Amino acid sequence: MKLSTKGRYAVTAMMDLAIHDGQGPVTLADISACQGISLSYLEQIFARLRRKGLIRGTRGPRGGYRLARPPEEITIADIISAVNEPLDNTRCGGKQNCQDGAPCLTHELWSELSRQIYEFLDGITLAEFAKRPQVQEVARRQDRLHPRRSTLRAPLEQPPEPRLGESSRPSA
Amino acid sequence: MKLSTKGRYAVTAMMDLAIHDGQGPVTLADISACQGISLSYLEQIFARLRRKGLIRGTRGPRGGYRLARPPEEITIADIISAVNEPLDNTRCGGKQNCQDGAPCLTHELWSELSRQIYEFLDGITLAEFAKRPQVQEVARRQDRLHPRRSTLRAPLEQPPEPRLGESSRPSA
DNA sequence: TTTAAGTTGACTATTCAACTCGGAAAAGCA
DNA sequence: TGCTTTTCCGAGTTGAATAGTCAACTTAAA
Repeated sequence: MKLSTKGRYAVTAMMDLAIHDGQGPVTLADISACQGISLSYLEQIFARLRRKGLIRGTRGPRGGYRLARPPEEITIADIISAVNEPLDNTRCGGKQNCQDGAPCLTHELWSELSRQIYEFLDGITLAEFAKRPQVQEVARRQDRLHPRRSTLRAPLEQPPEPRLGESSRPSA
Repeated sequence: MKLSTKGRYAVTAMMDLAIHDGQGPVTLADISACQGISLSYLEQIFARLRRKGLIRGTRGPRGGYRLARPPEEITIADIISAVNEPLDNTRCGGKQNCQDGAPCLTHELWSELSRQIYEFLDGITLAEFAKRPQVQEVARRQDRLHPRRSTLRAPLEQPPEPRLGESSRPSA
């Protein structure tokens, strides 16, 4: 469980998807503008997320990305371990050969810490986190500053006009 | 609370000091040989530990380093934050200006994670960790492989000068 | 058939962690 | 008085990882 900006970007972008879940695909261009992440870098990150089956992409006009599973079933740990190849804190990679083929003095400490971090991040799902008041507030502010293209409507504002292929959507 | 090999080395070296606590100063050369850490790198790390008041150095022959406080009063978090300049996981450094002067979507998540890690590492003292059976076993093996110079005696042979703030030691 | 998107891979700049080197200052010892 | 052992200090080196760019290609909707 390595912690880098790549992982942070991935989680932020996935949060964006989760917030707009059920409102049609979200383009990387939107996420880039809204979350302040370079578009090309996002492409790199989303390629990995796609390979791990966390998201589904739709090509062509009105395309974009959406979550491949309901946000209740995606944890933060899922996302981070999808974009970073598995690297842990023990530097021997779980093997106990940190020092001359034997575990080092502090081996136990680092593996416990790794477990601790993983369990924390694995205990938080996208859905759960998106519900928090602070997050909702940030999301509202972002929506004001960076309104999405017209396909994305709040379910209240424009209930009708179902696009083909997107018939009756589950109302969040 | 950044996690790097420098922090790991620091903790390992401090564990070495804790294990030989009360047996006279330990030289960096010994730690280097025993723990497999480059001597020059150790010097760099110990400079920081010293500046933060975690250890005291004695120069000259029969010199070396010893803990500045009893190992019950030094936590792992103390050590790691001594060697790494304070860098947290939020990339805005606690300030909530990750994005255009406002907190980013996932700000809350990263600060919570930082707190979580810190509390875990702050809940473990050198003394406590040194007592664990696995650690003791590694320590015994290391002592067999890398016997220390003759200045280091078992506490029975040479009851050394008591460190300030440490009266009669609890017998493990 | 045009065009808006995703997809891919190669490439690059910069930073940073990890480690080295050379020497100076202190302190014990003979 | 030197000699040795040790800590102390600052600057330099290196290699890898991070963060990001660029250009070309594919796919699919309009």
